[in-house]
Amino acid sequence: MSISVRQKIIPFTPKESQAACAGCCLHRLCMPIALSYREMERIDALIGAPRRLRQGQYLYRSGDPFKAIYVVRAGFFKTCVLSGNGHEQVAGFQMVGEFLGLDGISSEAHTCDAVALEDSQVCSIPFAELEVLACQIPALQRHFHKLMSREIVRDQGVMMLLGTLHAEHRLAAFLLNLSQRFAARGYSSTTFHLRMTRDEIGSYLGLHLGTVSRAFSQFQEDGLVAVNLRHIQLLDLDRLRKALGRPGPH
Amino acid sequence: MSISVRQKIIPFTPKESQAACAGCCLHRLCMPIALSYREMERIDALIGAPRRLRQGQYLYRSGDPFKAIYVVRAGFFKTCVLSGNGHEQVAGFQMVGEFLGLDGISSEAHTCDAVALEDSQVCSIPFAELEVLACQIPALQRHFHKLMSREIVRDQGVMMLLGTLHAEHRLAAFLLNLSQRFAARGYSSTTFHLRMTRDEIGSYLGLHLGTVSRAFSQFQEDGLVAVNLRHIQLLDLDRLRKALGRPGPH
DNA sequence: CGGGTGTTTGATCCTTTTCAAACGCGGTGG
DNA sequence: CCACCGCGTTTGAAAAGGATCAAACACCCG
Repeated sequence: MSISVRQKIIPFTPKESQAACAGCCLHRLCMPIALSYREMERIDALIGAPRRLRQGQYLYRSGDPFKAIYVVRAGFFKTCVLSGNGHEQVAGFQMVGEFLGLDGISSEAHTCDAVALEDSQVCSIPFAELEVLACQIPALQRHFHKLMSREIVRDQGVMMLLGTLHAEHRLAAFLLNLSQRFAARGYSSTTFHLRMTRDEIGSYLGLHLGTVSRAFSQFQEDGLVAVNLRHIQLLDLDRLRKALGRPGPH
Repeated sequence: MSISVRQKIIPFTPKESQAACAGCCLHRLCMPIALSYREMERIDALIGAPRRLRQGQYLYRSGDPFKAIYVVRAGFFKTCVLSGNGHEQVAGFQMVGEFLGLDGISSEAHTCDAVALEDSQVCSIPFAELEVLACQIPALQRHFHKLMSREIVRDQGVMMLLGTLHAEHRLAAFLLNLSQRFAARGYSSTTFHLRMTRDEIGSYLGLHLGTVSRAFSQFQEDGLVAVNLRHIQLLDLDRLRKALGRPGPH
């Protein structure tokens, strides 16, 4: 069956010709639900040609009117919220198959910036039309709700991390999370390339970039990881996981 | 018109007889959308009698199967996530008109605990039926999506707070947030009673309870607030707001 | 080869945690 | 009504963890 082929875990390198979901090998990431071919066609009809962004380009900015949600088709993104006092914090990193823009639904304007950290592509899903279609395809509606809920759960995890963990534990959690997400996309879970700067990691983890760098050095000294700038090799996943089960402040 | 009466801002003390949404003065908080009487009746049909919880009682626990979402009808709740290492953190406080349980949609099991901090009542909304109804009442669907999105935005705000602010700024942000939410419910924005302990505030803000207590004392010394245990009076909202515009780490 | 950017590392300072003790409010039982 | 007890709160002194500032370094790109 073609479905089992689609679900085989292989790295994704979508071809140009596969703009439509029906033929896009990514749909097990962004739309992992059983749909009839007719239903899939209707979803395809929503989604135009993928939009390309160069590294550093903004997909949207805080305050932009909200029209669509996006799926990362290729590349890597960060989202940043800006606080009242001008400070900005990285709210998350999005990789292939993950969604962007869900924050904009509530006020019909985006509440954060989305920036490509490498040359990327996104599929746009016009939201008004998605809502209409969701009414007609229950599985799609259900999937969309789970998606939003997953985002809420993810944020709870980050709050937990920021509220209770020490610097090294935060970094360990971050690395393990990346590892797992890379693995789910068919990439190595132990060797990967960071797309973000130390500063961006620090911002995401609520740490100064110097602290992030020191934590990396410490891990390296302990034989947990091999670090060379943005090249990361996790040498001992188990011990890294155990590093999380430790105290924390409070 | 009865609508304008409903929308007048007055403290809420729902009567027993007002279990149904159509007659419940809370619906401008939980369901602030224009619906025909017929539509409202269909929503009413979803929602049974409110469930009562005594102080300290759990509405649901992490791991419980997800069946329904809830609206606080009276009282005050906290939600807590437990980390892998057994530590727990308060993820949020919910007051009248606010929703609980949205985290459970993604995995069909709750991912946090919800505890009543005082004697409370909630309306249960069976989720499967809500999804069906949402397909048939576009305004309801739209409202529900905004609700989930608002939760995501709220969480982003907390992440920002935890990642970038100093102890006193976190507490100021917390107090101003409570102030605003009380005001929206017709209560005083400057004088209120905290339903949670210092420990719970600290857990929510990523601080030790001692730090919270010290920050309160400092605010009091500066004439920003008058604190007597859980009785809080905000003496200078403007200066408190300005306290937020300050540095922060990083 | 040179400049810009991102990273590492050191020394110091500051914030917050930790541990501990005292306090005060609210409840219970004498 | 008062004494007592438990829990939550306040406060102090010491310690730890990170931030800050600054300098040196390494990589990438033109």
